[in-house]
Amino acid sequence: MREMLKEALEVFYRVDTAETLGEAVEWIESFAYSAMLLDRNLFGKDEGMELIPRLKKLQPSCAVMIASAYGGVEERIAGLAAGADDYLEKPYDLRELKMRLDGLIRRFAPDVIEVGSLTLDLGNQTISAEGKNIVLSKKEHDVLFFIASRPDKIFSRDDIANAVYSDPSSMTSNTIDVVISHIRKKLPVDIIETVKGRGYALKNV
Amino acid sequence: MREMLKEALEVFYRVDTAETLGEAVEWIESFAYSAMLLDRNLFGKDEGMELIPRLKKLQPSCAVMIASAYGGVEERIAGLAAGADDYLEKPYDLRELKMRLDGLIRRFAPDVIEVGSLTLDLGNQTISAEGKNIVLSKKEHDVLFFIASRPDKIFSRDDIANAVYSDPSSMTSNTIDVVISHIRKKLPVDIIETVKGRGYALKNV
DNA sequence: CCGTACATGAAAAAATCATGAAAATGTGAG
DNA sequence: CTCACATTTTCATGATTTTTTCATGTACGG
Repeated sequence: MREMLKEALEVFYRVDTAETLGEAVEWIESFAYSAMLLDRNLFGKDEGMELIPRLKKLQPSCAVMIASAYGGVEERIAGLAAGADDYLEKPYDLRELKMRLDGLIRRFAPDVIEVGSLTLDLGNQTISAEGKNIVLSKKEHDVLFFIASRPDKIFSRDDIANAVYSDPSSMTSNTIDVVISHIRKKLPVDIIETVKGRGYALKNV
Repeated sequence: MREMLKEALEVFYRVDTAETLGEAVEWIESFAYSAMLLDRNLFGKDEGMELIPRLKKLQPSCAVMIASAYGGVEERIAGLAAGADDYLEKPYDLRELKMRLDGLIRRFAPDVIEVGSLTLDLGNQTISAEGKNIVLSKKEHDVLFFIASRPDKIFSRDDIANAVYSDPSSMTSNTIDVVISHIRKKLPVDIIETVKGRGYALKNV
């Protein structure tokens, strides 16, 4: 079941799954997530719930959705009391799950990223520093906001090309590098980190 | 109840909720809102009402809607007397709430935009500069006021076409560009900003 | 040090945009 | 209905900006 779900969701999200409570804890201590989907019937009924405050402490901007077969009011209340943000009754439709997840993620996504004096507003898709707006060209903009969409992740040049270019296969030169260089030249602080051999990532503060 | 409402409204608006009067005060001192929905039965019957003048002083263009279970005439009068702009009787339908909120927000939205000597009156849909009225043709007018409807947003040519043309798919040429050019020619100041690669936006001051 | 990966200036190529002018369409008076 | 005039759309052009390539210099890890 977990593997099926993972496979289905992986079309839209980057997904990690945990088989045990300990594994889950390891994940949330290692990566920044947008959302956690927690089956109330896993890990024992209430032990699993302990994950929620733990996650929320580490990652306040991560949303928590609980799925459970027993859809009584008490269940729902218990979930929300434990800190969940949404509640889904099994059996559920995959499309419904995706819609609800998207909604949750949208609501919880921190929509500004600040690095030094620089502010990226992911909602309005604008960049500013010390009150002044900064304008990038389209490609520069797309690349920067793609990298910023997952501040934790390291993106390979291929990742970036696939996201930003309609025909990534036709990219022969070091275009991405140059675009990065241009972005850096236009921003007052270097917000992009080069990870030699792996790609680029957003500098975490 | 509050959480449910928040969740429902969050599909359409950005929502903050307050559990206590103090929390509410904190919110309205920190952010600019379009509307406040106030349950008459919260915070004690009349203490809550004190919020209204306080809000109105800080944010005159913020609308206030009161919801209450006891729908007597006196209640309604008391609410309006306290400075509320609309009154909603519980139980209410969510769709009704949204419609009424939208109406309120529209009524209270500051409806003039001034850029330099130019004034756009969104309510009356008129344009003037230095006392003189400026008349645009229909398409020009539609395009300009569509862009002005969201002064912060960048509109792609597709956005504009979809909003202004009945059959946007049949648009093959650079019609939007030309209309923009015409608008610029008729206005004394260039109020429209070109965002290369992305579209057009209203110039912010 | 050495080799590879990265950064960047500069030139070339491509895309985007503004606008004049012409063609098509709509409008209203006589 | 017809003509004159205004509006809307298309198209061609040139100016400008963006994007890409390429060559070369620099930093980094081993």
